Amino acid sequence: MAKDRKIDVVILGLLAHEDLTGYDIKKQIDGAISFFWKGSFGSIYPALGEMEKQELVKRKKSDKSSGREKIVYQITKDGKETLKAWLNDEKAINDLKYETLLKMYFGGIQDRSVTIRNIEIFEQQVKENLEVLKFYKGNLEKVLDNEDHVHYYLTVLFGIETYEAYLKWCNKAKKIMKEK
Amino acid sequence: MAKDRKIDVVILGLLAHEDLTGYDIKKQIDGAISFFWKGSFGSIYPALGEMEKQELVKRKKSDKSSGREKIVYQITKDGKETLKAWLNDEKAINDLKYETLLKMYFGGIQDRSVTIRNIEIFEQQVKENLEVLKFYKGNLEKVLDNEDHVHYYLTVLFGIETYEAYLKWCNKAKKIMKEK
DNA sequence: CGTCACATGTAAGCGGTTACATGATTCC
DNA sequence: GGAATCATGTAACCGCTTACATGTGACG
Repeated sequence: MAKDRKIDVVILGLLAHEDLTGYDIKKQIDGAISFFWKGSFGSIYPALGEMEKQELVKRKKSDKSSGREKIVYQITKDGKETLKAWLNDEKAINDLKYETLLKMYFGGIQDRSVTIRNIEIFEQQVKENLEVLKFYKGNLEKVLDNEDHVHYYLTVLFGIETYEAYLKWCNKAKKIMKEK
Repeated sequence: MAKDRKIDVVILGLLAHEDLTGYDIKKQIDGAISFFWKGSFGSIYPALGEMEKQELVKRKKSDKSSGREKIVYQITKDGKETLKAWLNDEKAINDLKYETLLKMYFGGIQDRSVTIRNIEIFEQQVKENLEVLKFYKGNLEKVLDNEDHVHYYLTVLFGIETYEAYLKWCNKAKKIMKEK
């Protein structure tokens, strides 16, 4: 597994829960995971190919029930060990790149109305995302008997907690910009 | 300016406040900005070179008071306009990549103690960062008469608000992991 | 006198996205 | 029959980091 390529571990993590095709993996990443990680076909398929060679994943004998080609992947014992080793590794890179904050930081050369506008755009996005997360939360609460779901739940709670903090900040920031 | 290269706008933003060398720019980025954006010498120097060609920045006549080579850059009128156009552009990509959340999401295959450990590591980092941000906050509050500083202040408030939310989440998450 | 901070720059490589190419299947 | 979705894969390109190369100035 490539040293700093995390898509491998995302795929491994998803396959640890259930067998999936590359296409399925992409859909999963575009769901709840997309709030803290992203991935495209252009990275998923090559990664699957490489991990197959390394025997971290393997193809399930394709069920020919439907005629269309469809490669279902399964995690191997080695794959599970790789995943566990990563989970046990204390190093975790948490990286935030917020263009909105850049626009706050450098907003001083413009009229304050521009910054207020940028806060409002951000606020709108956050509100929409918060709705989605609350929907996920409601769904997960029905199935918390499953250990994996409890873990998914943690990330959803994280999202809600931070997005609510964002909203609080939006109000504070707008207030400051409207002062004086 | 390259379409999706944001380092240009970071440099422009910093130069709008004061004239700086490439080295100075790097130091600034490693300060308060590092909480929401990063940049290395390997991207700063080439960007400065290209932007000089495009006349978004220019070299200040080097003061030869000290013998060592030192290129101080200044923003041009075109540079300021580019910066303003970007501030007025409603599109803003806000991207979060948290390996810690990935470890939460996929933590189900391991003992809960592993997830708790990962939460604690995260919590420790957040606490340290929060200290730094509070220090920045204290410093900025003394100089809020400057419009740029008010804008810097907004980003520091954002950091504090979200990091405090992270800490709240850490407690919740640890509690859930210790249940049952 | 050695080490650290200052200072500028280049080259290789990496992880990733975007766009393209291709084709089957499902559903209205 | 046409559109949307399912499904896999490749190639070009991009922004960026890491590591390297080089040298000066300040300080204990």
